[in-house]
Amino acid sequence: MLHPLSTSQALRLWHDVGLAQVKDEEADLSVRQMTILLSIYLEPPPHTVRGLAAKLNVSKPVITRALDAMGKLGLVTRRRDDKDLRNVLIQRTVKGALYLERLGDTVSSVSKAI
Amino acid sequence: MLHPLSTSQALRLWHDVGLAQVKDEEADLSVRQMTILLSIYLEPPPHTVRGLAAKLNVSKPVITRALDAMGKLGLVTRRRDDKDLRNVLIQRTVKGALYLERLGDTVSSVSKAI
DNA sequence: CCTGATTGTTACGGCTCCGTTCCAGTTATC
DNA sequence: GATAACTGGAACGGAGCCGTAACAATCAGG
Repeated sequence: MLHPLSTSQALRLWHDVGLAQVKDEEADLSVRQMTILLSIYLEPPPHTVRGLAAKLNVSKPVITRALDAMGKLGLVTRRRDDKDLRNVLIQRTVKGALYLERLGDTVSSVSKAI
Repeated sequence: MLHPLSTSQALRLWHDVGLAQVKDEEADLSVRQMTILLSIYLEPPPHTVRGLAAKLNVSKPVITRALDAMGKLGLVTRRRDDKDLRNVLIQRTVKGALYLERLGDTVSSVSKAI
């Protein structure tokens, strides 16, 4: 159970985390990409392009291109579905898990200073 | 005083807020732009290009371009400093305040569902 | 004054992401 | 089998942001 944040606490948190990311030059992902990555890692598989596009209310090419970019960074992998060769199953990677764990740690750490 | 977030709570929070932003097709500011905007509104004036660049550890043109973009959206205004005409003072706007208040409400609201 | 430092801005080439449209491959239905 | 429906991806032109290198305007110190 999370203690609810006030509006001003939320803004302070957003500012401090953003500042940490910008200064550390680690924020390579856009908000869209980050949300896609978090969906893949926080929600139960399987994840498909179609499903992610519907969930985020964006077009399929947006998902495809985001997967291209994050795949190039090693944060995500694609594999065809053996059951239905039209589908592409998006899979997690160790690097992606570490990336998000580091993000979570940053947020958690910043929250302790507010 | 803010109750510290765990790593997994932080990731869930980030995901849900990102999802709300992407779905609502809100004005899409980059992480850099958002951090600049938050700095202007959360920290005491005066704000200058030079000062923001130093604080965020980015080059001055990054600040100038971000101010151009956000100024076009009405989130921020610039005015020359009468004391030193080299300086440009960045000022808040009603629209910018409302924009951030809405962001804070989104984060706060999402936090109550975790 | 005049030279040098400081401020913010512009210009350039390059890269990424976007929205739309169209396409190849696979499956379902008859 | 033939046709329609579905999947993910490619192609196109357009827009935004980036880093670097310049620039005009302004101030400070001799």
